[in-house]
Amino acid sequence: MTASRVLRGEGGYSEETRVKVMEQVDILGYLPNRLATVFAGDQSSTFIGVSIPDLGNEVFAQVLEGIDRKLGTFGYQSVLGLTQHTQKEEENWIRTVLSWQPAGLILTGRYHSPRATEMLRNAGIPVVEIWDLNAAPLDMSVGINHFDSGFDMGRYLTSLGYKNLGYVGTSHDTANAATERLNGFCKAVEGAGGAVVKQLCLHDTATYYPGFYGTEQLLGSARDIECIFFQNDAMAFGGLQYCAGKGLSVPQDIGIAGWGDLPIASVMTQRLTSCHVSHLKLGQKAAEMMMGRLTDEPVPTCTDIGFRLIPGSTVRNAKA
Amino acid sequence: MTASRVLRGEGGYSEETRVKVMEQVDILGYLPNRLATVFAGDQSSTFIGVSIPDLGNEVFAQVLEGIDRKLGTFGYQSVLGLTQHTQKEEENWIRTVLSWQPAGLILTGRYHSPRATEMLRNAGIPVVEIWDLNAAPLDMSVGINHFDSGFDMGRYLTSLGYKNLGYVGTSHDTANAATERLNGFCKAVEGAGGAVVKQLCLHDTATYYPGFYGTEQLLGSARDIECIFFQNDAMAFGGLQYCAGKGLSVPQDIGIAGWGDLPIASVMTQRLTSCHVSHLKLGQKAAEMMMGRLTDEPVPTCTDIGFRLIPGSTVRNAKA
DNA sequence: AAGGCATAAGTTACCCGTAACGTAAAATGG
DNA sequence: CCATTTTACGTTACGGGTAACTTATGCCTT
Repeated sequence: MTASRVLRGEGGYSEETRVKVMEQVDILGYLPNRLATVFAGDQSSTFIGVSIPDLGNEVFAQVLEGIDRKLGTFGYQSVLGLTQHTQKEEENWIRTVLSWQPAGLILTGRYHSPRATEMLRNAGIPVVEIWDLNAAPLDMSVGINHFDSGFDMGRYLTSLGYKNLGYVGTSHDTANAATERLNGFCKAVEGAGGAVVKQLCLHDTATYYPGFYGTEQLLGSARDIECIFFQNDAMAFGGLQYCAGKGLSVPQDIGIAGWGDLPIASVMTQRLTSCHVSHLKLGQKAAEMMMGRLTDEPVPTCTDIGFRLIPGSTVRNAKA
Repeated sequence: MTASRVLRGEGGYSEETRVKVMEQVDILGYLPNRLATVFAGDQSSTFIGVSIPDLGNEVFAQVLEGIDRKLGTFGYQSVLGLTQHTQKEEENWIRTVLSWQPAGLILTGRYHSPRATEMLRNAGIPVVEIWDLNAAPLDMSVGINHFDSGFDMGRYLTSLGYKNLGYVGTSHDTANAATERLNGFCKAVEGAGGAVVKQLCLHDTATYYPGFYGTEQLLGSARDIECIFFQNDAMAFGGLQYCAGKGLSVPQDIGIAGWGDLPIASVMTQRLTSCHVSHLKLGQKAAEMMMGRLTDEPVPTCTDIGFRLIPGSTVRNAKA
């Protein structure tokens, strides 16, 4: 008991005793068992469960980095869960991670299985849903309005005179954010009298290759496409490479727009038209909201991190 | 106690009792507290601490993905630690994560602080050191020989006739792998009668921007450089963009070589000269070795995952 | 019907750190 | 110098799950 007091610096011991305890700590290489503390219910753990669809997507890697760095400054740890974009994986992971008594959970996306939702409610711990902005979150939410970002891109591209637009993306069970962007995009384009031809590479991950082959397929079936909006920048790069390989000049022969504004996009000589989202900041904000809740500070239930359209030079000039 | 038996399917209960227990589990939304099990020492946890320098580097994100996916198939979870390439951060993280009684640890790099090493030895749990191949690991190791990969690149580039070579990289306390590649590179180049001019962007992360500006600085101070070897592909892309912006043709005016073979490198029209390492496989192998040790299977202490030089088209042709 | 033996279910103790409470000695006060 | 307070340290109990052990019940055997 006295040793416990010394180790927690709680006071109520003499300097002489403190030294003796610390000596033994050194000799024994003693490390406290935090499991016992949490188990006894004296305090909550410093685990935060963090579910991320996949890390192959640079964007999510950055979100995770933002989360873990910020949590780290508070002495908290991320327990990772890669859900592969499926609710079933997410549900299983939630069940497992909850049995470890985490202090809170940060989940990507707003759609969860009914059982998952029930477990989350029963757990009685803070939950932050990130990525999709969610006006009615389980607990807290931080993200952007994907529909709006797709809409803005559609409005921008049609304002440049494009009428025949293409979309290249993948489709997962819960890739709802991308689907919402597509919906917003279509609404804007159709509202401006244009049309969108969609090319979905199902069961693929949203990276370079599907961008490359998706573009090939799209242009093979619809030759009059003037400009393509991709699910994300990685796919857009794949599309750019396809065009370069086929001798198609961008933006003279075809326009290319991505989404997410990867770091590499800003260093390329030809600036990729995209939509910037501060992924690192999103992650940090999620961690901050979590920590705010855990320290009983007032926390907004819903935070819009915002986005910014990047005109770039891979679509035709506004004056054209 | 009977409930415990039912939940573990241990046997020694009647069907009637089983049904009654499961009913109550449903009604109460009961989730077992795994903390208690581990705490009691009846079994070890299913946590594996995983330390990664940073996730901004796509390469490490892939390693982590490989680790977590594989661990997931065994019902284990990753507890993440981003060490920012510093031993001090790693040491602090190790101390914290050990207090949570993990089943094992996977650490990036072979150099740890003395205290960290001591804690790792005392912990008595499996440890896999990844990234650098380590013939004398604390416990187990999986990675590649970075010196050799740098050496091979140096030999390849000099075999093409390059004499005046440049290197652009960053330098962190523990970016030892990159330093070893550089050492191997220099040895090969100097052995072939060439010379290497180094440009280190200290205190920067090894991404596009430093690659861009590092190239600018290097070429500003040493105009006769024929070919530049970069710390990694991301920096090489930055260098490529610098060259494109300055009207320097690659490989006619200058050669560019990266390291790591990012996915995007293989879809570019101009194939980046690089060195391929299967990062996902590295992560999976690390997780497999960990699981093998935890299930008392015989596990090799040291696994070389290998690398493959990618000639690419950003350096002059062998016939030139 | 008594003895032997599965099977089902209950009881006790333990894991480790700490809250709550107890106690002895030293310090303080009038 | 005795009463009161403070300081330093000790004791007990608890948390949830489970190993090890005990008890109760029903079944079969001879």
